[in-house]
Amino acid sequence: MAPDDSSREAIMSATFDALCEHGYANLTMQSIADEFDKSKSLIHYHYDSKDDLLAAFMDHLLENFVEMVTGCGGQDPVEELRRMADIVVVGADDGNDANDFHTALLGLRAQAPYDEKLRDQLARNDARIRELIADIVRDGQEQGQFDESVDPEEFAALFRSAIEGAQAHGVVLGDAAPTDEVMAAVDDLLVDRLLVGEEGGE
Amino acid sequence: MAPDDSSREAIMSATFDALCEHGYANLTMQSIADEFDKSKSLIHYHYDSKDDLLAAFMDHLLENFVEMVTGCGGQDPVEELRRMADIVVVGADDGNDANDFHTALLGLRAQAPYDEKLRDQLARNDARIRELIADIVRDGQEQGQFDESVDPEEFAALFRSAIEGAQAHGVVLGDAAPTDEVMAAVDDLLVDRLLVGEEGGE
DNA sequence: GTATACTGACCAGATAGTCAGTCGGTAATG
DNA sequence: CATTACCGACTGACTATCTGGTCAGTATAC
Repeated sequence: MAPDDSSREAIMSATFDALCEHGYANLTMQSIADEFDKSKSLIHYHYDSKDDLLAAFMDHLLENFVEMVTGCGGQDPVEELRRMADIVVVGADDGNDANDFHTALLGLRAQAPYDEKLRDQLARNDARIRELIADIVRDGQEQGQFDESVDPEEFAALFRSAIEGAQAHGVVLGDAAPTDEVMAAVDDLLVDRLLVGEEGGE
Repeated sequence: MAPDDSSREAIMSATFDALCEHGYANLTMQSIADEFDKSKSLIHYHYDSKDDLLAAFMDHLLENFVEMVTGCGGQDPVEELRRMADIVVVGADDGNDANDFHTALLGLRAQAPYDEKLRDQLARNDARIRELIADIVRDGQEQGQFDESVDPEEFAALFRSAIEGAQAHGVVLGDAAPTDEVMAAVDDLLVDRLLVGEEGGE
């Protein structure tokens, strides 16, 4: 909370922009500096090294991400699941930034196998989200809205794999991604049939 | 099929090893050369540029991948789906290389948003695999083994997102990944309940 | 004055790519 | 058979460029 926090925030934002534009593999200190109106030296003034900067950036990213997902305090379990899927796969109400955001996240994830700190952070985050999903399922079961024979943890693992896989798909394949089809399948097959127990016919 | 194909094959193998060891972001021509007993110059002799090499490597990778997945000519639709999920998520019978292979694939995928050629290739591959899944589902429906009200394309999109999401999870999170849980959920929820129509109780 | 935010010029190391030239084999020539 | 010419595979040394990082110095605020 020092008075120079505005610079640090600007650096985070510039890092985000540079990451979106060039990808993790081609991310340079210069490309980050080019994304804001200060110099490259200033980045080194605030952060000791590139690694240091990226660690800070990760904190920043994941903070935003968790906030985004947990921020939707819906009541109806079905709606909550749908909304979460929508946020993860299609992106929040941020508009077009969402895709860039997911792209940046994917670049970071791909780096995790070579970076233990990053891996731990992502693992913690993952566990948190699965718990969130499982809790929603349990809520729905207690309300008599969901099939009780579905294991909440199992469902959570599947649900999360599906929506994250779809997210990655959207980022990697762009327009060629079958996003609509996946979303329809999540709504129809995962939520309506498995949990609610409706028999959908044609 | 020129007589110098052994060198090109060796370069592909070295690229694979280097990619697994260093990740896409830290992949250099030297690190590739270090993985085999020839010189860095030879790589440039066979491939014009790093981009050229990586394009060729991609062809090579995806060829192997498709071969791996389509190679299992099972008959029973349920078994075919299970086997595909197993290959994609856990890895084939290659032993420990599978995880490295998936790691390399993820690194490549993360690069796709910045590389049109790569994106097209992955998109084609994706469409192929979804067709394969949908065909299996149709087979099962014709044999009266699967619920006919499930849309094959929709199911294929969901199934693929789920198993690819689980694969990415395994690579990114390592031991912390809930791989067993996802596999159980795929078997139980996606295949048994949705397609076969069994009501699994506790 | 002096502490903080900030900059441009600079440096050492790494990186992709080049180039002249070696080496082993093979085909043509006598 | 011996000699020559040639060719593709291959190499080590080199270069231009880029990258992370440093540092001396400027400007502004208190």
